[in-house]
Amino acid sequence: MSRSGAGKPTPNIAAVAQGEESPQVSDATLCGFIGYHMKRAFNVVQADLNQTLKPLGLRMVTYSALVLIVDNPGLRQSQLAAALDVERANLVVIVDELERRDLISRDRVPSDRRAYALNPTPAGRHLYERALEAVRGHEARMLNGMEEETKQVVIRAMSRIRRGSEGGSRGG
Amino acid sequence: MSRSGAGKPTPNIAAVAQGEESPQVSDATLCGFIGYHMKRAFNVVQADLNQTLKPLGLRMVTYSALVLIVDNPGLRQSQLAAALDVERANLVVIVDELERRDLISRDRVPSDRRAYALNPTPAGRHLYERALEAVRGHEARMLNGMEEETKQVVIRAMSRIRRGSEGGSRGG
DNA sequence: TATTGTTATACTCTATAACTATA
DNA sequence: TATAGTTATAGAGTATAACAATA
Repeated sequence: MSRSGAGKPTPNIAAVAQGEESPQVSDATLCGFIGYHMKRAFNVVQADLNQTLKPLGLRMVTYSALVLIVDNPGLRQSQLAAALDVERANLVVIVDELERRDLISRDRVPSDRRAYALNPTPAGRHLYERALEAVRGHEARMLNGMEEETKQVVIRAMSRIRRGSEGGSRGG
Repeated sequence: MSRSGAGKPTPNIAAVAQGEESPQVSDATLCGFIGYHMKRAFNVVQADLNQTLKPLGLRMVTYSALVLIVDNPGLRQSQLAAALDVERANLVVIVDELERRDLISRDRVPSDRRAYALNPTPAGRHLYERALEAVRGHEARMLNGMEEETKQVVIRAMSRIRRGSEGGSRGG
């Protein structure tokens, strides 16, 4: 109740002093939470990454899948699903997409005829290289000369938050 | 081509040595990117936050909206949409949800009869307090005794990444 | 003519259940 | 019976176009 108790219906300080847009809203409370900053920052990163990958015909998840398949040739879909933290059911269309573009192949595993081994094609390996280069540029843009030590602190903090959800008292 | 070139179809080292699950997949390349760590960590934070808010009948976005309305009583929907970075169209159902639960009220603005001023009800203010307490607990769980200095470094880094998208050479 | 709130719609992402073929 | 891959589907989240009321 601190908004000048006169009778005149003050039309909101924020609404008055706007020259172009209207971001005169205080998010001070939310700024007290690290999760809020993580979300806002990640939104920016995600948007830029998707723009970066669009010319290559990749999305964030198809890019991640391609990288993991090149780095772990022969892995099975269920392993990839676990690594990407997506449901097996949802991984199917992702792998479909990569296979349709001849970036990877689904190869029957002789020892377990239920499973498919995922392997990159030469085209897949080539796109992998191009995508990595593009994403390196994206990261450089996002970090914009951030000190290496700061980066490492952030990575350690993120890893710690992620690991915290895995139970276990074994320190890393 | 480093997988023991014998004829025997080696069934993938990862697939062999699994005791319980199958996370024997290397994500070393992706780990070189800070964005990857941000995503993985934020997934954990988001999941835990939603679990934290569920008993209060709130989702991340309705919680954020409630906080901004309590902290900025009288703000208009378009301002809230801008602050939350969601489309006005999508904000409608969010505000509907809060209004239906009598946590906020939509009050006609006399000076601009197109707009609604959003104000918290006493119930809204009460839930705000309960939600903040719950989220403080959530953050403490996520950060698990992280040093204050580390937290500040992370927040500054996140802010910098977010701000980087706003153009401008004025350093902060 | 532009803006606020609104409706309708579509597209992506994600989560779940159930099916098939193998084990 | 359990598992790998698949299908279908439903629920969120998000983005766009168009409309009525008002400026």
